[in-house]
Amino acid sequence: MPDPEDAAEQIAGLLDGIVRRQRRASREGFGESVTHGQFRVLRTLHRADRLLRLSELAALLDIVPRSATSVVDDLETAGLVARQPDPYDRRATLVYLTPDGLKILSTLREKRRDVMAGQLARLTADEQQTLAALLQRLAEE
Amino acid sequence: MPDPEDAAEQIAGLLDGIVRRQRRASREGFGESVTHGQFRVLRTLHRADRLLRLSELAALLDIVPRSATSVVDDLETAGLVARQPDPYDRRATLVYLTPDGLKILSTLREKRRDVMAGQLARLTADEQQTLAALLQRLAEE
DNA sequence: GCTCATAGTGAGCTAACCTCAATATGAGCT
DNA sequence: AGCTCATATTGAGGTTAGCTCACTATGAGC
Repeated sequence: MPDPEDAAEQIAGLLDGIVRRQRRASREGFGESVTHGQFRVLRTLHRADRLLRLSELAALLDIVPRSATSVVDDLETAGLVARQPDPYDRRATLVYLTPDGLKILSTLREKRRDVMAGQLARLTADEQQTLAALLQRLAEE
Repeated sequence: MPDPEDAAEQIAGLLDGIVRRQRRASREGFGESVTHGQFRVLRTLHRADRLLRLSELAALLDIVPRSATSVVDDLETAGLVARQPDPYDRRATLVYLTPDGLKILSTLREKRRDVMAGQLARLTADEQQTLAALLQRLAEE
């Protein structure tokens, strides 16, 4: 192997590969129901636990507002989220989880856990903690 | 925040977010030159340090052969890789890095390092080691 | 009332995958 | 040699998850 990669490159490659596999696995696990992007919206709405403006949602998802519009469109068609006008600002729309959306979210969470279980089982609970803490720091702004 | 996520879900979310940001940053850093997918090909060819069949390349990249064909097409047009028939099997094509490809690869590696440097600087060298080791185990088949 | 900023969306693009079917070639058997 | 089956690559076409640019409606400051 020609000149060895440094730590940065190695870590970047590992992260990339792991996420790639997780994505594929959850795509298979989720099946027809919901895409990864849609799942992210459901999860974010649930975590926020309140009505979110489209632009807020986009910010939390770390995508541009226009992209959020599209995902929400699809979820709304599927009946998993709903829109309602913001009473304080008629330019804005608020988005929230419907009961159906909430229900689906929890089944998806289980599937996602299953997907990760295989990989994650290779680490002890302690190691998982360590990993989570390190990743947390990487993820900070 | 409603019912807390478990470790699996938390780790999955963190990984996803980190990779998302890295992707965007490298896209900006790479600019017009080369996409992330193309970079993966260059890196893989370099690591292999020998001519690879398209199907071998695809396996290393963890994508289907058809997808590898397309990335190689683009790289070949850009003059960064080249194809040549496999002398032992006329069905197969071998792919290799051109000198131009090699040159670009090393500048891209630097950019990628810069991209990661900001995030990774938050961890000590020891922590980076630990992280790399844990990820390595997650990434194993 | 004018001007400027902000919220959402229509139109249209790209990257990075995928599947399915076709073509060419190799390999094993009779 | 001829047949059948497998393997290597690629054409055609689709999906997901983004993106930009420009437009409309509304709010906010002077």
